Parts: sequence; C-alpha cells; structure tokens
Amino acid sequence: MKRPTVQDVAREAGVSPSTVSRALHTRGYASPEVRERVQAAANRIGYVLDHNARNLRSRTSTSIGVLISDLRNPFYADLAAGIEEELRAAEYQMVLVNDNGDPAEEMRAAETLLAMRVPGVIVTPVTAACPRILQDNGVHVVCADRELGRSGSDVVLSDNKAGARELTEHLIGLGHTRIGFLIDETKWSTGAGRLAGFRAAHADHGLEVDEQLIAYTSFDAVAAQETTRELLDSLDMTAIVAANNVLAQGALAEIKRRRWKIPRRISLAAYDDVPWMSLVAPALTTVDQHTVELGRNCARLLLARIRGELPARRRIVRVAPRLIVRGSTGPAA
Amino acid sequence: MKRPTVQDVAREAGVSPSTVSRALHTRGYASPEVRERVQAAANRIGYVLDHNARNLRSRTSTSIGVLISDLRNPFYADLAAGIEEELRAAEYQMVLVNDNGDPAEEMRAAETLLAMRVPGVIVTPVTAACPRILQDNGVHVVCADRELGRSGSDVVLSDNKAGARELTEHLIGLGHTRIGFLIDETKWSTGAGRLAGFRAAHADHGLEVDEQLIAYTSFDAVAAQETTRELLDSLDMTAIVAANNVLAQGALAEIKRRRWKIPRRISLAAYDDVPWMSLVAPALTTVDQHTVELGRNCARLLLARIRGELPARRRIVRVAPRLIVRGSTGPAA
DNA sequence: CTGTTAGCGCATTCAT
DNA sequence: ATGAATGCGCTAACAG
Repeated sequence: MKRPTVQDVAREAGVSPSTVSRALHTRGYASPEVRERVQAAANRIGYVLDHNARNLRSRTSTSIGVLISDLRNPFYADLAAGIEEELRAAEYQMVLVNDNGDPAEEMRAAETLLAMRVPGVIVTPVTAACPRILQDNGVHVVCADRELGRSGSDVVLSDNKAGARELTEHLIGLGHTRIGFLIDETKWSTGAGRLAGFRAAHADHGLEVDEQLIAYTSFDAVAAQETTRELLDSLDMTAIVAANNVLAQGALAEIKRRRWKIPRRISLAAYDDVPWMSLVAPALTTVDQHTVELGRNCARLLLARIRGELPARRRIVRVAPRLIVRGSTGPAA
Repeated sequence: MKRPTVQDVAREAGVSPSTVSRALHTRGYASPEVRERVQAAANRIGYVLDHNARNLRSRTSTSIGVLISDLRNPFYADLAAGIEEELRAAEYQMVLVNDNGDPAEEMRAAETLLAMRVPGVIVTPVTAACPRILQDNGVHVVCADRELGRSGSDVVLSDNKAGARELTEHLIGLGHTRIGFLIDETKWSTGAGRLAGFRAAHADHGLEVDEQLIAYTSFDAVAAQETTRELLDSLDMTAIVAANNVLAQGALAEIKRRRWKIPRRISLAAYDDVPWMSLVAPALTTVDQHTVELGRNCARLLLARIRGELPARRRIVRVAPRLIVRGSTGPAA
C-alpha cells in the first residue's frame, strides 16, 4: 500500500517537491499557473498529505487533546461537542480521552498527548499535576469547567456562584427558608462556587443557613438518592437544590419513591440543565450552564493562545449561566 | 522548546540511539541491564517518544478515527464511550469527529483521517462513499449501527428486527391491535430493520398492519411531535412505538400536551433506551441496544482486523438487544 | 517565484 | 546483544 508523495506529484506536474509543498499546503510563493497545475496533478494521482511527516518536520500538529471525566454524562458530552465543533471549523482534530476522574488515567493520557506533540490540551482536571506536566513541556492548556489551585493556565468557567445564588434566590422568593443542598464535592471551584452562591443568597436575604441542610454525598446517582433519603428522614425542609445533573437524578428518584408531590410537598431544583429535566413531570427548574458554548469558548481560547494572539497573562473566561424556571418549584408549603 | 530525543538518551546512557529505541519502544534485543540503564536515563532527562516520527518511520499509527453523527445524542455518546474505553485499554487513541449527518462533512473527515494515516476508522456512515474511499486507501473500516448497501466492510449492528419484533409482540400480548409506528428513515438498515420487526410481529400473530399507522417523520423531536399530533388526530390507536430516542421525545411531548394518561389512554414504547426514559413517570418501556457494548465491539473488531487476526471475509457482529418493560405500556383500552 | 539541500526523530536493515 | 548507516515524507533555509 504505497501512497503517492510530494515527489510523485512533483514528477507528474513537472516541478520540484518544494514547489508542490508550497502550492498545496503552505501559503508560500507559487504562481497561480503552477498552483493549478500542481493541484491537478495531485488530484490525478490521488495524493494526500501525510500529517506525520508534516508534523515531524514543522514541529506543529493540528491535533488537540481533550481530557474529560465521563463522556456518558451529558455535561461532558456537550462540552466535547462544543469543543469539537469549534476545532473542526478551524481544521483541527480532537483526540478525546476519558479519564473517568482517575488521576492515574489522567496522567497516562497527558503522557500520550505529550508523545503526540499536540500544541494544546483542554482538560477538566482531576489533579493539578496534569495541567502542570503539560505546561512544563510547552503544551498550552485550557482548564474547562473547574480550577484546581493555582495552575496558571487559562480557564473557562461557568459562573457557579452567580448561578447558584440566582437559583436559591428564586426559592427564597417563593417563601422557602429551609432549603436542602445536595452536593458532592467542594474542593473544586465548581462545587465550591455553587455552595458559595447558595450561602450568598441566604445572606442577601438575612437568612441563616442551617449547616445540617447541606448534605454531602458522592458523584453517583445511587449515593445521591441514599443521601437524600437520610436528609429527608432527619430534617424538615420545603425545597432541595441538587448541585449537578447526576445528584438531581438521585434526589428525584427518592422524592418519587416517597410519592411526594412536587412542588406541593417539596420543591426541587438543579444546577446543570440536561434534556431529561424538561421531560419529567413536572419539569425541573434548573440552571443552564450553556455547556456547548462553554466548550466552544475553551476551543476558541486555546486556538488563540496557540496562534500567539493572546498576551502572556492567563485568561479567565466566565460564561454566565441562566435560570430556567419550570414546574418543579412552587410556593413553600 | 527543544525536547530530548533518543540521541540525548543515548548519550546519557552511554549507548547508541538504536539501542535506546530497542530498549524503550520496540521489543527487540536488549540486555536487561542495558534496558534498565536506558530507562533510567530517559526518566532522568524527561524523554518522551515522538509519535509523529515513529509513525512516519514505521508507517503505522495508534490513532483511530471515529466518525459519528451527533455527540449530543446519548446514543452516539455511549457508542463513542464504548469505543474509547476499548481503544484506551489497547493503547490506541480516539480521534473523534462529528459529521452532523452531513455527507460533505463526513467526506472532509475521511480525508483528514487519511492524511493522519490512521490504520482504521469506525463510522456510523452517512454515505457509502465514505467507507469506500477509506478502504480504497488501505484503511480498515468498521461500520457501526448501520449498513449502507454493500460496503464490504466489517459491521457491528444491533439486531433491530429482533428488538422491534419483541417490543411489538409485547404490545400485541397486551391486547393492542392498532399500534402506531413513528419512524424517521428506512433507507438504512437501522430503520428498515425496526420496521421489519414491527411487521414481523404482526404477521406472527396473524394481524394486518394498517399502513396508515406507520408515520414517517424526520430525525428531530419537534418534527416527531408534529407527526405524532397528525397521527393521533387522524386515526385511532391504543399504542405508539417510537423508532428511536429522539422520536420518543416528540411522541411523549405530544401525548403530554393532550394530557392523555399513559398507559391507560395510550401506551408508549421506544426503541433505544436512554437515561431519561426511566426518569419520566410512568417510565418508558424500551429496547436497550447495549450501546456501550456495541461501541466496545466495534473497537475490538477493528483492532483485531488491524492486527491481522481475522480472516479476509467481512465480519458481521450482531448485538442482541433487550426488552425492558416499564410502566408506559399496559393493557389495550 | 522556483529548485537544491538538509534534516525533523525514529526504527530498521545490516554488520559486528 | 549492540552500533552504524539509512531514509520514512515533508518543509525550512538558502540560493538563484
């Protein structure tokens, strides 16, 4: 299976290999006449560029690494979709790796991407070590959705605090004063921001937060259901906020199991709007993170960085979320 | 940003570049003692293999192209997740491209993958031209989920006919004789198979299919809702089968809009189980395609093909679907 | 504007 | 078991 090379095209067109290279790929000098002749010759013999050779020679690549935690979670799928869309438009390719939130897998992936000589990586980081090792090797990094300590890399975030604050405020406005908050982690900026927004809304309205109402669980629908069960067993509340789509699933399952009417008996709201939330009855009040747009922003930012269009200073892009009020939230009982 | 090369490692370890190559990457001869010394030297100076150089030299690549229609559809996301999982385990990378079901985008992607010299591609084909051009250039192709004419390539399919037949039979068993069937396309083996299964179940039970009950729509929830509306406006039926998850969304929306009780007034069932279907009330009776497993099979098959472990004859893998009975189907009114 | 020369980093001969 | 030499296909310098 020998494929034609620039040499072959050169012979066919009666020019030199470098002229072929210039005419076809590089925007170097080449007279329109020659350009056309070379193009024709290339088509005739079915020539197709070899990215490996080009990358090796010019030490650049148009492959971008994308490192996410769970492609089956619509949040990550949407994020990846937005990234891919933007990369494709710019003639870049997306190498997608699922690290399952596992630090070891994440590190393995980073090494692979290093080996591929990708110019940039977009990552929803599990460990600060991952962005660091990449940057230490000259790879541009954009952290998506969350921030771990001071990585120094560009970052694209949803304004979690503002979104959670608005959502909580909506409930307070409906008369709720005892609101449960279901959350998995607060080490990352994501969870921390949402919790901060929850607290801020209370403070804005002169309400104390009963710390018992903040229920810590793990990133798993079954665990979230169990935690919700314990929460509802032990305390009184008129509303629950779930900090993300997975936890919302668990909370909803538990409320349904009890056959509690939503929103009459209890209101339910979730951060991170995903499709099923508008299909259930009643549909859930949520905060839409504009996840696809978040992904697009990551890609745009990374590409600008790669092209050297940005000042050295790290950039922080915040995408404003939007409150979507639906039927699952109503006046406090 | 100059990264260390085999030369540098060789100097550091006091051996020749070829020995480094053998010790590190290739399983050629190298004494354990030297192997270790080279390994240590490599770690010390932070050496990392250059895939581009390796690929160029050995004309193989460990990147696999994956061409799908819509990453935001959980079906494709699950498929991709299954593929990625298997590829990662085998130390391959996934280059994921979304073609949006557009033949032009699909063809562009194929050319890119050709340029990347990937040894194989997994595609949910839009056009037969795509698998063809890839194969003509020596790239192994596995078609996922559907088959377009005679492509000659390996293919991994859900047994659509069997699944739809079982689903329809379930309804007939409940006493339904007038069942609507909502479908978008029947040119691909996917839709054709599901429709065939629907017919076969009727035939099995000596029932005529009223052709009017087969409602053709387009791959879009809004269109599906509109088609469902027309269908319910014009004909009597006691159940509806939606041929995929997107159409199910439209059908459900329309039934809810009418405030018809499910399953009392009408039963609803869907092909292609996705998460929201078990969250709505009542939960939907569906056919689970084992989509992730479908993806895994695609990757396994492709890798086996690449490694030359398979006989020349094209292979057709069928993954048996599974009927999941939930609350949305009940006795005919 | 075009051709010539050189070499990117690696894996593979072929010697030894 | 190891080393020297070669070239994968391409593009960046340089010269013309």
